[in-house]
Amino acid sequence: MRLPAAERREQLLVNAVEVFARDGYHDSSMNDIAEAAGVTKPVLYQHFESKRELFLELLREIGEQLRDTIAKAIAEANGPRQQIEFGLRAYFRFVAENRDSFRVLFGEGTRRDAEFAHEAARVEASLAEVVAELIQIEHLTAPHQLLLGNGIVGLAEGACRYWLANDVDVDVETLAADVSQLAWAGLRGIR
Amino acid sequence: MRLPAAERREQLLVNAVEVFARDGYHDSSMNDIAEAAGVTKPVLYQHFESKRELFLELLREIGEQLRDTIAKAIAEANGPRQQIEFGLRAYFRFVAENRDSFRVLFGEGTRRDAEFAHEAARVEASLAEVVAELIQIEHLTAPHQLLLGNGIVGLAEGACRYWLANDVDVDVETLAADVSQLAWAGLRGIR
DNA sequence: GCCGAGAGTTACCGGCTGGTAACCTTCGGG
DNA sequence: CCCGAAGGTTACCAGCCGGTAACTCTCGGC
Repeated sequence: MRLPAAERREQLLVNAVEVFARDGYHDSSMNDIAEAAGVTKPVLYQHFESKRELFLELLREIGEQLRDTIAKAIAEANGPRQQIEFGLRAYFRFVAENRDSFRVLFGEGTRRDAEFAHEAARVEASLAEVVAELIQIEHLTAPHQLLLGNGIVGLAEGACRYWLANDVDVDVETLAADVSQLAWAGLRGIR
Repeated sequence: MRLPAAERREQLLVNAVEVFARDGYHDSSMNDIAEAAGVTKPVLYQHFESKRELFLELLREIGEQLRDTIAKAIAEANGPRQQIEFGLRAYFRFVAENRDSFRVLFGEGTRRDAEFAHEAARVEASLAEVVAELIQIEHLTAPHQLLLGNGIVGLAEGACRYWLANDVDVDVETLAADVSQLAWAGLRGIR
């Protein structure tokens, strides 16, 4: 089955996420990924310079998708309380619908490599900034705001990691509601 | 430097934990581990049948250490509330003092392999059983007790994972106190 | 209907890894 | 003093993986 370059590239990326999520970076061979897409290895190398570059491209793409999804959700909310709720709900929905993407971007394997870890940290930092802007509390310094923002992002990420790893039987909306209430209550306690 | 077999074996295990924790299962070569111990590869194979067997032995040993540590702590407590507190404190202390061990036993890499994951699950299940026995609530079925036990174990594990991954600046005793209060408050809410 | 560009393949390479065989070295006991 | 057992090493193998060169196949435009 022949495909035009753009489509093949997209298909290769989709298959790569799946394979990387299943086997991890090191246990996934370029052969595996090519085979999963029904082609051979050199085709993969026509679209991506190296295994590293393919993985980095994946990280960048997933990070962008996640940021955009959350940004859109926040834009539709009124006031900080609802912005946090909508943002977290969008986050959990994204993870539920793109489990493989989450595992690739925030999996432990990604943290083990300095360059990969940096890419994941960039995404977290940008999310934390958005959250921090929602935290308007008197007598709160900017660094402290950012710290709290990172805490909320970490809370959501940690919950998702445990959620996916253990196949906890909880629906997305409930999880999102609980965590966002927890986050809001926690932030109110800061005052 | 020559060593008697028993000592060499112990030293190899210690070095193996360190290397596996740093690089993960697949990025750690038997050569790396042997070299870290100041010997060559065949020496490693005199003590362990294969790389898999070495890793499994590590998982079993760490699991046993963790269980024993917690069991001792619980034995010194009076009443369920204190048992939970002592147990969790022992858990967090163990993790703080054996970061590498924790990363090997409960790291994501371990979950990716069926046999490794099974070993980690065995440890979790046995901890969950101990916790479940502390939960004596009226009209609570045995399976529900176990579910709650697993929840507490998961809570502690998740907290540790986030704690280590992000180098959160919190001392062990505080973390243990917070989590054990959270756990106890959560369980009281179940009534 | 041909022809060139782009999609895809076969076949290979060097390097590393798990694992092994054969050899060397140290040291305590008779 | 020697000798055998136990600790340790050198040197190797097969297999896989990332990566590449050179070839073949298909199809749209003239």
